Amino acid sequence: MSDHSAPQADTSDVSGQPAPAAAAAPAVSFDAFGLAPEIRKAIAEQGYTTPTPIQAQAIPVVLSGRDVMGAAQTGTGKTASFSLPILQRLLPLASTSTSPARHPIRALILTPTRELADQVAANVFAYGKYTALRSAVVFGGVDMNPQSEALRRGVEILIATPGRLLDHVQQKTANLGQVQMLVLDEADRMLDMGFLPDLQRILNLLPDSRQTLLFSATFSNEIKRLAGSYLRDPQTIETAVRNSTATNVTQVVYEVNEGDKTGAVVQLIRERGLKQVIVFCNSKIGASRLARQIEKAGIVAAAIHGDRTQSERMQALDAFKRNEIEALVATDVAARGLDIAELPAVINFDLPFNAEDYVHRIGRTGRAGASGDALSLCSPNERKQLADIEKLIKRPLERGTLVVESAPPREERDRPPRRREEGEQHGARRERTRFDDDNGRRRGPDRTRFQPAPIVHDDIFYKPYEPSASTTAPEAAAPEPERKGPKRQVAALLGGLPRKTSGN
DNA sequence: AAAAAAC
Repeated sequence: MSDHSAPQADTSDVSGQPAPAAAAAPAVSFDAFGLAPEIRKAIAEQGYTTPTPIQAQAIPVVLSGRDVMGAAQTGTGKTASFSLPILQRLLPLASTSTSPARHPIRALILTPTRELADQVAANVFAYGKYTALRSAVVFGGVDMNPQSEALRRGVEILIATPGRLLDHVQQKTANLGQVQMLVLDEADRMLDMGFLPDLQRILNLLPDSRQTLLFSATFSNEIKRLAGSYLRDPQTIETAVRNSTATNVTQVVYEVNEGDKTGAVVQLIRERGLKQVIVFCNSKIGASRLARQIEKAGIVAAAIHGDRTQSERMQALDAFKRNEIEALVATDVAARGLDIAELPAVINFDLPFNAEDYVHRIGRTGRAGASGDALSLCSPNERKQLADIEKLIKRPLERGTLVVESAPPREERDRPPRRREEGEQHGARRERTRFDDDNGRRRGPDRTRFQPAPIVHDDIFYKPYEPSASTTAPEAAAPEPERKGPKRQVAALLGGLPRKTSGN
């Protein structure tokens, strides 16, 4: 299916300063956990030898059967920290029998986004490949039938997003009555997204005698309340937060006018020769629009956000991982957890409203100890968000200056368009913008620092952006369900369960 | 203020 990357055995969550608690964690080998040979073989095959701090701390606790309250983000090796002990604990129950009754769901892993579910599943598959344990992943936006078929045959480990899981429960294709281990991955994100009612319904279907592992980037009051209700005497595990003090990620902010942002993104990508970059936008429409605009400027791009079909999302992500596109323009659907090997840079086209999302976004780069650049654009009306971010990470961001290469001299820039030579018209920065008047002159304040943005006519009403990549992905064969927001809301009004609750 | 997630 997808071309997944394994979690990185990185140590990059150790901050620039001496990390107080994590530094004390012994740098043991994976051999020290007493994992079964078939699991160790898979680990070795992935090339991992030394556990990360969260793995070193969490694996023994999970193996002991205790509940865990873990503070960690993906990229710290979190996925392996629960996947490996799950496999180990379930191994005695593995059966080569073909009877579905011999393969009840024993471990359930819930994630907030479909892509994250897919990625966690890829890791579980990889670590469990030499065991007789079966696993499957279910999430929305794709055909239910293959999922139902896998569930009917029986799986010990199920990775799921909450909505589709409940759907399977209603259809009686999933029975959660024998679940012994539950993982709530990115729990704070799930609460933010209004998943609390779904989580409660799922939790009520599980046996009381089970082990629960909750992973969250933050321990907010809501998270503590959730843990208080559903965890039993949890062991708290906190490793040094992979935060912005990590010295391997260079963070720069560029102050720009809103209308100059597109040109600035194009300029940053060209100037720094970025071959692979995620560009984060705050809105789905904005992401699609930006992808189209930078494509016009000659940058191979694709958009990924919740209004695109699942096959489009997968295709965009896979193409990006395969290095077939240079810029993945994303909403925060891609902010958490996604593991893209050696991603050199992220750009914040918009500053996130929630400062914590900034940390998640820039956490996509500089993974596995590699260096990375986090470049942010800040318009005058985003200064509050910038201040919030700097407050959260406890230091000011470096201010950068964008100097436009081959910036046209003023006389030339002011020349009417018809007098330009051919060829000069190519490239987005030579195009007329909504800030130019009919004589090709700019109006409004001086905006000499950046190239004018490409034309911003009302192209959001045009046909949705489609990547020119091949359509041979197997997922593309299946008809895609309509997933546009308004229709979903209408469906809810027409008797569907109201799924939206205030997350904050 | 916006994102995500079941048909």
